[in-house]
Amino acid sequence: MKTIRVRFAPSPTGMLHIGGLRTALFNWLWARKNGGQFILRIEDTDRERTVKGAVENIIEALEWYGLSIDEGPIFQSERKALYTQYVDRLLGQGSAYRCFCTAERLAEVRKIHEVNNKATKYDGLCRSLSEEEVQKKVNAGEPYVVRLKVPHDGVTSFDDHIYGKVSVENSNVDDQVLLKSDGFPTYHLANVVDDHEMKISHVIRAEEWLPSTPKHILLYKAFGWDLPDFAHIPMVLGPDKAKLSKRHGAKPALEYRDAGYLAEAVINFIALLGWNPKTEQEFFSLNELIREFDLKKINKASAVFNIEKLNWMNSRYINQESSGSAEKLADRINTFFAGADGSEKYSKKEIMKILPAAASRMTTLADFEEEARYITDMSIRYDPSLLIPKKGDKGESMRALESAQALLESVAEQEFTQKHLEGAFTGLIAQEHFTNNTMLWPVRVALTKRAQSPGVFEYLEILGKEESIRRVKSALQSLQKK
RNA sequence: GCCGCCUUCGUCUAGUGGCUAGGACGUCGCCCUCUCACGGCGGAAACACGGGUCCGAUUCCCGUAGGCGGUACCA
Repeated sequence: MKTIRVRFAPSPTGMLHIGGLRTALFNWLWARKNGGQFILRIEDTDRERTVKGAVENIIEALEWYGLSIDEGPIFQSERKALYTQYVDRLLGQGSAYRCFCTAERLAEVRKIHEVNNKATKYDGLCRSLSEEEVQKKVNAGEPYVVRLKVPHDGVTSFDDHIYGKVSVENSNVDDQVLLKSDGFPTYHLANVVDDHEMKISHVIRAEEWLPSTPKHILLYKAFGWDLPDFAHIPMVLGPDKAKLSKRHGAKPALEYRDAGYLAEAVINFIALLGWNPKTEQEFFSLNELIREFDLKKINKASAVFNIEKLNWMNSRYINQESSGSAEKLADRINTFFAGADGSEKYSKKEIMKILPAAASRMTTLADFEEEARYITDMSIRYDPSLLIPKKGDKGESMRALESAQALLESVAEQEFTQKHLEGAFTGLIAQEHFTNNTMLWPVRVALTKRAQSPGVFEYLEILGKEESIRRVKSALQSLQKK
């Protein structure tokens, strides 16, 4: 069996976004599953579109999401000599030709074809240039590109791992430009040459490449090379059902990190976009994904990226971690809020204290801020009428707060725990003829300063005796004034 | 325009020549309850359309429509 070697080959034209990340993920999974190599290749043959910092962003993103790179990054822009060498070979054997047509003429040809309801491909004018004519133009310094000489008849077909047999008539395949007039190769040439040179076994890329695969196959044939396996994966669409792209507001993959999503959750979620294990399992660790992943289980239809489900999944991951390994979650929150200079916004100790009450209410790590606010920020103001439950009245709430204050004052510091306080309050409610509602509501609001919050007993323990009493007292005062 | 690919609840999807077409998110209702969240239970919600083939098609074939992608000296 041949060695599995796959590559993720983005062009550095911007930040890596979710669609690209998923392509990388599927490649990476296939490599890991088969004990192969995952190679990063940067397709930077278009010097104008290359964006500074894009490569760094791509690498940082792959790293953060846990997709380790075995080889690379390899930059196509540094391999120019290799491509020209291969172009010369094609030229020499008559599989390609020089084309001197200007951009203006090309546009004209395209327009004419379009109005005649014909495919808008190059008309092949320069294909019939004699050697002397070519030589003369070259000597005269006329700029030219090199095009692939695509056969006029026949059919090119291939067997895609996901889409099955795909066939295109050669008459519909354009004489693709292989080498641009600036001497740089186009994607098509560089891609084929590199995949061959780098011994890529599986070309796993987005479905948008399906239509140009015949061109690539014709190139492989012209070189006399063996074909790699092709697996085109369905596209990830935005909510508008259009290809995910910067234009359509596709967020860079790392923005999910910055918004407080967990790498595992995002990976889990995007893995399920176009792939599924054929079971009803929906939570997968990276290792489980490696085990279950199979090119055969990828479907053909494109998938819409639905943030709602990601949100749900992320909150589930947070919840799960808070009960399983809270320390780890606390570390994450700690780093998430840490300043660029490493300064701490919330200490781990502080986080651990708040977390039990907060976790189930958080969708992203960023939500911790809101949970912590009501504990750390002493200056929060609220409407005292909030202290009165819907069906209650002012007098009853004041009586409740007074009783609660007395109770809290009587509880020893070391007994100020959720469990003990719950018992104590239950007794108090029965004894003083309160109900859970008339007692617990005002106390909870006194402590948390908001209508919606975690439970009273959780909060009491978090705040501690002194602060709890202080808040109950101040709530009483504000009710009195009202 | 031309070429290619695709089509099961709003979204991600399972599935079979004969099923009450399954799960998940979201949504709605109920329960839990000091409120919110979590959790539990339940509901509404889909086989694009038209022809075939077949005893029988959501499933197979052909069309149509729709969607998406490609159609660059971008990738």
